[in-house]
Amino acid sequence: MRKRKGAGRPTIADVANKAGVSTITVSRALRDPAMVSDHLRRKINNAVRKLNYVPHSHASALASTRSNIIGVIVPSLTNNVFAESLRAIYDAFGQGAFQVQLGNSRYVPAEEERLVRTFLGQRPSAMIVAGTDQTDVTRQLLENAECPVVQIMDVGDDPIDMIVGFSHFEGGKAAGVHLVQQGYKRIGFLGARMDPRSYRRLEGFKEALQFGGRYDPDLIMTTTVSSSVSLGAELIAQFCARRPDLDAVFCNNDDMALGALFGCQKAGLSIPDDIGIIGFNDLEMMAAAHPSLTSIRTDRYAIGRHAVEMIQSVLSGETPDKKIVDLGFELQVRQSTSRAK
Amino acid sequence: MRKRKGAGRPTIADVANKAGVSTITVSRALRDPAMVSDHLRRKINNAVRKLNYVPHSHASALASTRSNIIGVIVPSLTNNVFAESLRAIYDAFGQGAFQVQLGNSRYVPAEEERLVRTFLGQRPSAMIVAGTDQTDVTRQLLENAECPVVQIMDVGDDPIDMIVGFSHFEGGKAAGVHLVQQGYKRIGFLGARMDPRSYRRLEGFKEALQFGGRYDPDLIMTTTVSSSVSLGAELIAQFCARRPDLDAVFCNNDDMALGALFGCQKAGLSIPDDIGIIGFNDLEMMAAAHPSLTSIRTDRYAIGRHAVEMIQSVLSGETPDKKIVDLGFELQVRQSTSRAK
DNA sequence: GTTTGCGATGTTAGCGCTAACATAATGTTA
DNA sequence: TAACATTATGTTAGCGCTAACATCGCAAAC
Repeated sequence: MRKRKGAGRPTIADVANKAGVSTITVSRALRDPAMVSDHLRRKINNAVRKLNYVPHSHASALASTRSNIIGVIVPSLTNNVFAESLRAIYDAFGQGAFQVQLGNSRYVPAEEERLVRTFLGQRPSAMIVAGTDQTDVTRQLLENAECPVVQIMDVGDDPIDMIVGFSHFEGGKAAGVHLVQQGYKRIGFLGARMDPRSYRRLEGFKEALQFGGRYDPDLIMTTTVSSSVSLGAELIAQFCARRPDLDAVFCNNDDMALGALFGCQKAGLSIPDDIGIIGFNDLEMMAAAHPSLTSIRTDRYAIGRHAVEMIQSVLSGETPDKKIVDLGFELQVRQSTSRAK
Repeated sequence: MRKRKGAGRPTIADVANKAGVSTITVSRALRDPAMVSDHLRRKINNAVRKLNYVPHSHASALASTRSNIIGVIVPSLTNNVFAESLRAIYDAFGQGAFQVQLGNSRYVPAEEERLVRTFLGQRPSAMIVAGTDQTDVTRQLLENAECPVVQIMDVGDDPIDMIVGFSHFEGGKAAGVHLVQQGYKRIGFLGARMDPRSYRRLEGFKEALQFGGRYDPDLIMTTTVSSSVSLGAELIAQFCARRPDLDAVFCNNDDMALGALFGCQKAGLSIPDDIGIIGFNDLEMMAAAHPSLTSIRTDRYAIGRHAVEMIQSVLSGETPDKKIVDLGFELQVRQSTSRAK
């Protein structure tokens, strides 16, 4: 007679035994207390407490052929932009029956593919992935996933399933248009960690400058290094050294913009008169800076919340109104680009 | 004859069938390819690819009575301090066989308790929780968890199991000592989101000031509102208005310190001569700021990495050298407290 | 008093995988 | 050549839970 050991922890059968009922009654009492009479429910709850019983979610997932897991994959944990969307997702799902499972792809598509594979192994109730730049295999895996999939932080005509975000191209364009309108002449781009979204911002920016007759390819400075405030300060110094005539710069994110501000201050340049600065995302600090920093405001929290709403509507059997949601952006003009013309 | 539907996805049996082997051989080929001959392994891999088979991790967890889940609970997703430790944890566990499951307690102990309960339902391989301020019930749950538990971001004599971090009391004290030594006379404390760790910093700070004969309870300004750069700017303005004689301030974190810098600049105060500023954690931006900001440097990434190492050593059957690891901190003196005395 | 309906509870058979043992196929040694 | 390792693969019985059907008790309806 061979026997397997199990984990030694109390099982639903132990609870049923102690309460003098069948296992299914315990199962029901825990999942939907209304299905069980007061009398038994009380006995069961007592037994649960006495045995310190914790339901085994894997067994439950297996038996019910559905897990309560929501898989979320973002490219960075330290980038505040994703943290805000994540917070929205955790706020919305954290309370209820769902478990959020988070993956960090570190901006590496192959890593993302691996994570998608792992996550699908848990037969998640839904998946949320950042961006639209998945590998073909990742896309195919998600298309076959048999669960709602939401891409966030971007928009596009051809989502895997659903998508909510904004147009990085248009955001970059708005930044360019603004700098041209402010009368800046030699307008540069400063971009670190040039991920696909940053490239789209750059494309929109280029278009705006070309239209305004201010495009100069020599004023595009990019690197694949992670963005940071220090890097922004460093690069703007190099940039100004190489092109002392530079009079405005669009940074691909706010960390770089804040760094550019500090770098210019160190060099004795006055913002916005010597150099105008505009960032992207409008993190909270931008308004507080001195001088305050112009940025393209995006609502990352709303994106996360929206993604959750779309998922919940699909999971509850409804058809979502729209599969493609563009939440847009808003130019926040502040001191750093408000010079006397 | 009743039948359950299953999820419709290919199972290990489908793969076995297609490859003409038994299920256990497939199981072995996928878990430890070396256990299976080249010949069969190739056939199995082909079948896996053709069927798009993804192993069902719940079934695996149930059958093997162990899951590959590492539960991690932090109080905030947007606070960069935790993000750094998380990144270390994901870097270390993300590659291998483990899955990180993240929870956000939002600084609410009851929420943390709920999360611990949920996580233990997955029979995790290990748990990592932030801080030492769990409820009694949470503590007890974790003590009975039958898996390694690491508390991070703090130290203490009485860990649930293991702990790695640094002393917030000593950190606060070092900040206080530094300001006294620099010759500042009316030294204040500016604290937002006063969580237990911030209180310990404040206590250390108080002790330093008392010892230096500079303690004035009227110069302690705290709020439970979330910390942010804007809030730092706002509060320092109020603080200076109420106590124009304030000549130095210890902020309970770097966001507040950066905000204080901006607030002072707006008010036309010169840093460090009119007011000295010191932050806590030494986020990357502190060195880049203009003037650069003094802070207490803590190595959050190392804390996360260390926690993972402790767990891995326990999981591989070793006994870790130490159950309590103090990684310390380091005072980073910069321009914001370096005045001509 | 029998029938019908309905809510509460029970019985049974899996969900998809792997531990534990069993066996077949091959090499190794005296 | 027999006895014995050693390795590769298979068989069987669960892991702990819940879907699907079965039954029971009781009240309302006929």
